[in-house]
Amino acid sequence: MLGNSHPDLSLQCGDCPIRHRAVCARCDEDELDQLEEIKYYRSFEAGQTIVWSGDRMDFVGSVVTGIATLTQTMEDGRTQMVGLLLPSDFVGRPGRAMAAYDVVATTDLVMCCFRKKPFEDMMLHTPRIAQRLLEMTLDELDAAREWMLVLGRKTAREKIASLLAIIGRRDASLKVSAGAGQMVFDLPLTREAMADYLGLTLETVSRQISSLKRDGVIELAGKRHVTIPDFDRLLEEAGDDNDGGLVA
Amino acid sequence: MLGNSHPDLSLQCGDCPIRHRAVCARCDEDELDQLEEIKYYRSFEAGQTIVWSGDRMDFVGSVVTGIATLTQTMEDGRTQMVGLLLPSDFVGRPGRAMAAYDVVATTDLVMCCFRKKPFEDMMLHTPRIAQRLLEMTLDELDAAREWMLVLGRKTAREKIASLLAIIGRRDASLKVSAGAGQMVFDLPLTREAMADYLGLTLETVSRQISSLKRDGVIELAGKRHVTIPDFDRLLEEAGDDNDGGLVA
DNA sequence: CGCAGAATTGATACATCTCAAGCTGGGTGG
DNA sequence: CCACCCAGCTTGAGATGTATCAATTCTGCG
Repeated sequence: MLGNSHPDLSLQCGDCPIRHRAVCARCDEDELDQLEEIKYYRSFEAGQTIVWSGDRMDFVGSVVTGIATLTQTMEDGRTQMVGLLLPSDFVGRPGRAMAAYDVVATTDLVMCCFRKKPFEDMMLHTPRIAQRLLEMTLDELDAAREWMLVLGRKTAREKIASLLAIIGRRDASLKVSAGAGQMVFDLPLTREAMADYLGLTLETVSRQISSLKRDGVIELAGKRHVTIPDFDRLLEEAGDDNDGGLVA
Repeated sequence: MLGNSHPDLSLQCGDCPIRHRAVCARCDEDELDQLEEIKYYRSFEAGQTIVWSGDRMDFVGSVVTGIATLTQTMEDGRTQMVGLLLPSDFVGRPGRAMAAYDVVATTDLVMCCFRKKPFEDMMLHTPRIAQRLLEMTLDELDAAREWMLVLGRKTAREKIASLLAIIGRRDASLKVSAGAGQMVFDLPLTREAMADYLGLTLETVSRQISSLKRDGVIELAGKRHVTIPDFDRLLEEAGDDNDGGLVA
């Protein structure tokens, strides 16, 4: 089963679907050529662990297609998801030898990896990469802080609504047609993964989803296919006043 | 009351107490001279708001002395602290016009401010500043993610222990003598501020502190002066296995 | 001295967890 | 093709941790 279907693994940067959003977004042709030298693609199946916390990491890279999670685990097994990695998101930390979190593919996934040492060297000579990475890291920090509010102060129902809003918004931003109509998407997470993201149990997640469905805030086809008839209504349920701020 | 006692507000960078830890840590003499051009000091009293969320920000800067908090507030008044700013920590985001959070001084505080536009310009020509800022931002991201685990998965008692461990460790790292003996420090936060950091109510904070005191995990002199007789014991109570990892 | 903000403590309410029992849908082997 | 199976999910009933509401008690300060 290892040879699952996947995109062409010898993709040229110029044709890359995340060319304009990833860490390489600002690079010129010359810099892209340099990156081509040190890059390679790796594909993972849904459920596979990409990196184990504490392991030595000899690469950094970007998610090209698919979705992964960043999770932290306590000795007694309690786990907290600390990040959701979508296409163009960056994995790994320049200057650090060991991985701080588990990275797990929740769908089939393709990563564009750079050998760590050459990438670090290149960062020193290529301000555009360092600048872009700073910008992305600042965005992630904002997202983490927004999530702290969700974890610390929101009710279970608000947490679910917040998660659906985030997934829906991100999903919409990846699609071409940002139609003003209904928002429709597939949940990329199991109930258990949602619980790990929200600091809840999977039973509470299930109950609150049922409740939102009963109240007409969401519609479900199967367990995963979600329709949001009224996005503003969902935002109200999430406890958000405005339409979500500027940060993706 | 505005003219409270404060350090010399015409400090030279070379004599700055955070010279080796702040965003300017890697700058050479020449770069420091440039920074001197665009920098100015501002002092605040305990309780003063330094920045209001949503306000236009025309500066970025570093905390020189004192402690500030970064908080987010929902319409209905629920608040969540999303960061604790200690000396050398950076405030503001290059490239963003509006403040995303409230910044409040919890003690008397001095900030070294840089006018935003000149600072942004300088970042483009001064890789050492951009590199240092990236490094600091990555550290903050790690801290935020560690805090997500605290907020999402720890019990009230573990949350208090985690907070005391963090404050104790940071405090120790600022002192010269990292004596192996007892850890002693003053809490820089009210019970309410601790509650806002931990996603609890102030009553629960108070109860858990009393409980930790009863059980001999901590000793209290007054409401704020804390002694930790056995730091490993505190870490056990926090649910942390190792001695806290490498990140400050 | 006595006030005001901060903190503690108590009694009760309630949201979420825990434990447990079924349900559902898609895949597999007989 | 059907029956079974299993992971993922839903639902229920009761336990529990934390919030809420309400008094007191500290502590520093004018």
